[in-house]
Amino acid sequence: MPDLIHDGDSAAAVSSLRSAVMLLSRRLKHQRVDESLSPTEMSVLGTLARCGSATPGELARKEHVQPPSMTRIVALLEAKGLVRLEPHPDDRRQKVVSQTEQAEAMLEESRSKRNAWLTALAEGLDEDEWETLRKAAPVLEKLAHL
Amino acid sequence: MPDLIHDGDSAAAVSSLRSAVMLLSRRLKHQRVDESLSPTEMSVLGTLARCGSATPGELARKEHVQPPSMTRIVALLEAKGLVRLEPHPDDRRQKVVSQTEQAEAMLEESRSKRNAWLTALAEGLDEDEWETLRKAAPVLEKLAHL
DNA sequence: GTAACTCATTACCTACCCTAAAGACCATTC
DNA sequence: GAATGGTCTTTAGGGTAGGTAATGAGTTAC
Repeated sequence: MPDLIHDGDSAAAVSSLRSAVMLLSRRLKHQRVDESLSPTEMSVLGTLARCGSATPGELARKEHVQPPSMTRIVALLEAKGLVRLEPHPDDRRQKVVSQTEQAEAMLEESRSKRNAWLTALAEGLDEDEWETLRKAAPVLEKLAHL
Repeated sequence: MPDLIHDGDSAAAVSSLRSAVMLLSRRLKHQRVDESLSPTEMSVLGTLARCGSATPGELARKEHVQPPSMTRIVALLEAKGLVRLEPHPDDRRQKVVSQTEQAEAMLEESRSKRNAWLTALAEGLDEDEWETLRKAAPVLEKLAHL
């Protein structure tokens, strides 16, 4: 494979990627779909929607967060009725977290709000640029989970 | 223009983009190129490198941060000798922030450290995926600044 | 010359994540 | 079959990065 990493293009790209991601994340924090839900909480709900259910430890690993943080997040989600906690069938140390019907409804609603935000930003990008982003989204996701 | 925004592909893409950006930003926070410099501080130095110099207010707008936050960031950078503060020539309320030679040297050094991080992650992506990211980086940056 | 506005700053507060350590529970080994 | 080591969750405490509200200095418009 060619030296993708040490050429100037890639160095510039990673630098640009880094600052863009940090800046976008700061803006996304304020652009919440639900006032009372932090970005990480949203992300956990998304993971649960994909995986069905998981233990707090699994969730912590998937979200690259420490276990104590996940404990707090799950507790908050439970208090809001978006998540259910059940004892693990095989191991009484663990718990099983799964989303409630209420969470599913909320995720659906959030999708339309996200689109509204996206529409506002869409005016600044042309079709080619959107195409690039659509292709990049899954790669970014993969990168984030590496 | 076709309805890029409301089709299912774009909805899925923005959802994926959102969670990837949030997750990556959490990881980047810990993956510092310099132990003593926060991502936002790095970003401000990058902006200064591009723009030459700016007032705190201008920097706050560019970084999408509130003025008081930028005051604190600039103060930290000044304490580290990476930034210089001078009175504004025309307006005595404002100040002019510019980077020192030390900052330039640090940015150069940070580039090689970033490459080390990149190398570690590179193993998980193939050449096509990197190509996609290289193309997407400037678009993401544009999006972030919209 | 004074009233309204702007820029930077100060003081305080909140949100989110971390580390360290404890508590409960397995699993292996003697 | 107790004990010891390991794993999962939780509790306690701390730190950092950001925000809002209010202040002070300086400018602009009337």
